[in-house]
Amino acid sequence: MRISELSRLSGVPNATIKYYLREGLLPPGRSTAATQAEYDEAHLRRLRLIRALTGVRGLSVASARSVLDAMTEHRTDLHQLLGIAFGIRPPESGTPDAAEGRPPAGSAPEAAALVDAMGWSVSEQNPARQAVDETLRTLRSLGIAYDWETLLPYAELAERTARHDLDHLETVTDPLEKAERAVLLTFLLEPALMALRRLAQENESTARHGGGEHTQA
Amino acid sequence: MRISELSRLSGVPNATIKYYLREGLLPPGRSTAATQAEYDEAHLRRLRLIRALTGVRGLSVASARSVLDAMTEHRTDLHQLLGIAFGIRPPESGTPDAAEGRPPAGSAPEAAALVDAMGWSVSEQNPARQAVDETLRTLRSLGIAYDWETLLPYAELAERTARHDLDHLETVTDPLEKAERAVLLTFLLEPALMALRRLAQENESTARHGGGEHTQA
DNA sequence: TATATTAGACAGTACAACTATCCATTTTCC
DNA sequence: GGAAAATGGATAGTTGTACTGTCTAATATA
Repeated sequence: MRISELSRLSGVPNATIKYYLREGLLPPGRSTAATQAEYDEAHLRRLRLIRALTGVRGLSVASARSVLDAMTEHRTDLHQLLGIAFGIRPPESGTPDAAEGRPPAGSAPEAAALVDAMGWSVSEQNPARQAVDETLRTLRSLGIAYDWETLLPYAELAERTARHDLDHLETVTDPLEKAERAVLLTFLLEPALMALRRLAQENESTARHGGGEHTQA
Repeated sequence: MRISELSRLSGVPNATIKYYLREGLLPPGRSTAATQAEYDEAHLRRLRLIRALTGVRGLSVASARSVLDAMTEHRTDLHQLLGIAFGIRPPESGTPDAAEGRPPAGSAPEAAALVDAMGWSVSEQNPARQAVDETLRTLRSLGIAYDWETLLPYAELAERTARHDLDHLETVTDPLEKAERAVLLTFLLEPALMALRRLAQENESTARHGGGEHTQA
């Protein structure tokens, strides 16, 4: 198919597809002439993936590219793929450190303690460690006494969540598809999980403090 | 204190503080003269809050303002506050619908089924409902057969997470502080919870597929 | 009183994510 | 076979967000 059909099928404007091609998010089509290239199902799928990551999940185009790149390159090593994919976080920090001299593994003593307490086997390089420490630091700077022990019950729940995640992955055999699902479930499920938490919070709030007589905004 | 001291204590540039004042994220100081205003501890705290929400959590300045506004206005009604605060989601959709004619409550049949199955009491207006449905729709458009029943185990875990959240809130009595904590715990904990999930995923992945012989990126 | 600060207004910058225009080709349809 | 439409690739322009810098009149400070 040509670019217009790709655009029609995906709902993504022609110009935007070209932009993704330029940015390397979408691999170029097979050139058949100077002004002609062929795209296939894989391109369409990739395009949908891009829109899911940038739209629903809110990843930046640059982040989406890293994830997608890792996904296609390391489709053999799911474990490594997840390691790479997990490095993606919103705009915030993470990158500026690299320019300072502290390589990839910053110190995250609290996450380390937590990982240890849970008996988890997790790479020192996993950036999620820093995310945990940064959150704790921020909460404390705002006067909320949270430390890694406070997070233990949450870690327990995270462990069960991860088990469900991996359970689902086991139903897939094709390594190519498995890699893709790993990424999709990890990233795309995040907004849903947070949404579930909010729904549960409202329910719990209603249950504890009488929920009958309040105007809802 | 004057603006420079506020800047020094918070680490936020002078010009940026003025920007937040302009945007209404930070309430104006008490004017003592045409070119002089006094700021206090509350301003400093608010400023730290702003940076936490926009930095760690990655909220846009506009979203942070809604959250902060809701927090200060509805400090009496925690329940309502959470309802408002929960409406915040990354750039994506949510707002465009309003201009189309579909008011606040879009249809989210799957979330409704899930809420029902869990026996939860949740407002029809809670935007988290849409988030759930949107995620499910996206996953299915990518060929992953997920529906609300698949999310049930996650909902169960979300319920326990919410219980921990509310447990922590009960330790606070001052309604003003309670409102602030509700917001902080809901929003600022999100990155940490997702980070915990990723750590747990890596651990689970290592446990299932031998985790000895892989190079970590 | 000279020098530094300040509030407030406004213009300018940097970056991300598109969007539009051009042009030299192919295609396609008649 | 030839005119109209579409295409790939390059480049320029737009929009929105989050600042950052400059200016001015008015204090504050030494």
